[in-house]
Amino acid sequence: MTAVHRRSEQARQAILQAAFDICQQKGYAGLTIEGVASRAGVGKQTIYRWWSSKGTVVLDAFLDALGPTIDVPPAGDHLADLRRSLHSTADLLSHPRYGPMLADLVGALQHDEALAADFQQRVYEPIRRQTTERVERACAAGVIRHIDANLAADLLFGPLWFRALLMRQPPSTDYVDEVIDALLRGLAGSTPGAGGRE
Amino acid sequence: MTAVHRRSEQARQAILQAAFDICQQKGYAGLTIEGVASRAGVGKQTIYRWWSSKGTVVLDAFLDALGPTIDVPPAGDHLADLRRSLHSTADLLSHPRYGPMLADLVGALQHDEALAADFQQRVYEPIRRQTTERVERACAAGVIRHIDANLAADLLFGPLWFRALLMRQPPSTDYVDEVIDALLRGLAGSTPGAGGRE
Amino acid sequence: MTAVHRRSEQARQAILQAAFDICQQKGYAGLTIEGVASRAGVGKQTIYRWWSSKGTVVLDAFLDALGPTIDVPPAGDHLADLRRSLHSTADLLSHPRYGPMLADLVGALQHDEALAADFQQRVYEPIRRQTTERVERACAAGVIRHIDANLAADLLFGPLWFRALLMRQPPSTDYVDEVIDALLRGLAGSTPGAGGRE
Amino acid sequence: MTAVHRRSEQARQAILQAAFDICQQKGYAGLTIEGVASRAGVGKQTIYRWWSSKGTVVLDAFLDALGPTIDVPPAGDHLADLRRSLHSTADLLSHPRYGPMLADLVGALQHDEALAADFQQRVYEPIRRQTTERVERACAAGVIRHIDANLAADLLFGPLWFRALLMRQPPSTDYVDEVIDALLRGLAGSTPGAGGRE
DNA sequence: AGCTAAGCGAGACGGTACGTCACGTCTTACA
DNA sequence: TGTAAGACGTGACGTACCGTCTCGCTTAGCT
Repeated sequence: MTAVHRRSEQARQAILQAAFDICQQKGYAGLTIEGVASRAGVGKQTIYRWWSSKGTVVLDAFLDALGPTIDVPPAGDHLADLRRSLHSTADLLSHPRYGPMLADLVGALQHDEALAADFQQRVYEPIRRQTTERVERACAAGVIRHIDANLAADLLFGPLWFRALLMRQPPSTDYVDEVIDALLRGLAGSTPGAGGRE
Repeated sequence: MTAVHRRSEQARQAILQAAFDICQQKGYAGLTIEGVASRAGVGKQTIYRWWSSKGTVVLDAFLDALGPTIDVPPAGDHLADLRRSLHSTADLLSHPRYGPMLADLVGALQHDEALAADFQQRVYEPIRRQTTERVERACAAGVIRHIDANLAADLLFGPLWFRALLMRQPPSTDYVDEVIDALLRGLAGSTPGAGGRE
Repeated sequence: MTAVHRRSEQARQAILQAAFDICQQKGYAGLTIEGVASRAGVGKQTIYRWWSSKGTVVLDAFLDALGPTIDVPPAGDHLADLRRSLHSTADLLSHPRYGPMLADLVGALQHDEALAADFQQRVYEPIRRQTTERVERACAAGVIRHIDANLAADLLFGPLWFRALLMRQPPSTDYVDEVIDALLRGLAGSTPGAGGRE
Repeated sequence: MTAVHRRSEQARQAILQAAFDICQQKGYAGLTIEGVASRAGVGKQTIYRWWSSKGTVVLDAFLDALGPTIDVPPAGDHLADLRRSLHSTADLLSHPRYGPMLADLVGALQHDEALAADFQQRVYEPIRRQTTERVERACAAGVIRHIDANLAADLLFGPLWFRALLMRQPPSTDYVDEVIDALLRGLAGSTPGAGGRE
């Protein structure tokens, strides 16, 4: 009744490890299925059997290696938790090895719907959920003004990814703090009533 | 002294047009030099003679088609000018045809240093410069609080790109206004002195 | 003492039937072990356990289906028996389904020593033996001139296979008779002593 | 108007040479397009561009190497010319290197219509034509009895190919002479009127 | 007006990787 | 222990493009 000769865990790990290594060394574009198969000592078919594209392999490899580090446990102070989440993301983006890999992965997302959905579900949603919860708690505690939690998450994480992907200058620790402080303070100046709407 | 047979303007335009069309129809990944050459009725060599990679062709094609629309002329009110810049970017990212193409292009940036530099110089810098100037003028006018202009630009544009690239939900017009309003207002809540730094 | 689970006759027949069917439909080259296993509803291993190569499977399938028809029972008249043997072979080679299959099989022989030996022993030798015996009896009866029986067999069957394999025009019934008649008559012309030896 | 950068003669020869060498060393079945490309220092596409299958490559390689030897110039005596043609074919079939290769090629013919047609036209027809002409001249000269030239050709060459392909015992020089002598003499015995027709 | 050097279209070339197919071996669960 | 099922490492398939090259043409500017 059940499947027989089940999937080889050894092959799975060898493949993910090889993919991760190659992606670090030669970048996402330099990673080929043949290369992964060869380095993992595995047949190409074994890769195609379980993954639909090189993007999904890399995503799996990424999560297998870094998944645990993405989650930032809470420490009580809502605002501080948020700040630590941002630092964690900034650190990842700034990491000499994982940063470019992650950026590459996001790049690949742009022309691969399936990969994008996978990334959304497995990487982005968890972070998002954690963030919005913390924003909501901070709102409830009166630490930050009432605001749509998703919008707040965009305001917090947007600048980090922006620098990493568009300007290709991964965000430093100080930069994260500057972003948060500026956000808390707000941009509004002394001239009352200004809003610029036309 | 001068070249005997100058570059064919006709070939150049045919190539950029073909590249633009293919990129829209099949995405950046589906665009090949052979495909462009074939559609443009041009020899491959003619492409390789004048462009160093497919990324630069696409970038040129993009700028040739959309360059003018990127620039947003000022209208006097500094804050309104900024707002219109953001709307312009949001509209581009939300455009059914150009949005995905632009996202693809930014995706390709992540593993192509030369393309990244080119993009930086020809697309990003002009927008950046315009933005920071307006921020500075708005600061000087007291419309917005004193802030590093680059940081402000990140805060403004970051969320837009974030939604487009990471969440793959291009920013709507309303969303842009929500971002600006929230930024002006600031996140800080009623509880005084909170900052969350550890 | 005895095996606990003896070879499954059902599987054996399903395999040979599947092999025969596939070979007819897609030719020897289009027959694969996987295809046979799949059509027979059998594990590949079951095939590999009992046959050493696809050639041997096909040979078995061929003999299983056509073996009986190869043997041509004698009817008394030695020459007529020979003639009927030739007709039988010609009919097989001309059969719209089995002819090409047999030709394919002989084709495969050319690069498969084991298969060649098997074919030799199981297909060719029986026919050969039958033929040489009939030739010898015909000699003894004075119906045909004294001649090495193997040579005579070659002279009789050679032209048939030649047309089938080299010219790819399977021998017709009439052709067989023309061959026999010409052989009986001999080629020698009226000019005496001619032999052409150098 | 004409094609530009015409086919590389150097590549063509390297490919045919490589194919010939591999076919001798590893047999027709052991020859792969990849192997030929690799040994010839050539891209696979270059082979696929000019040949439709591995059979046609091998056929070309065969003709390139042995074509000239197939033709047997006449020496005046019609019967002797025929005898020399047979010896030539027998020698080829018996050659330790070319014999198996030729047999393999004929084997491949059995499941490749295009190759069969090519072989027919380029290998078989020339020999056939030569043979039938000589038979006709020998008839006219009265050296051999009047007979359909095609039938005579089958009677002459059939036994040789039969031994090579079916019995896998390439015909020796003596065997050729035995065949010819027996054919000239005829099989008919002393018993008059025998024919065996039913 | 003729010469000549560049740009041009075409497309062959040696390569790399693609995604698929079948090989023959293996492991597992069932009968 | 034989079997159906099917995963595994291997290697070839035929295709798509890569970036380089060579060819024969067209054309512009200089003698």
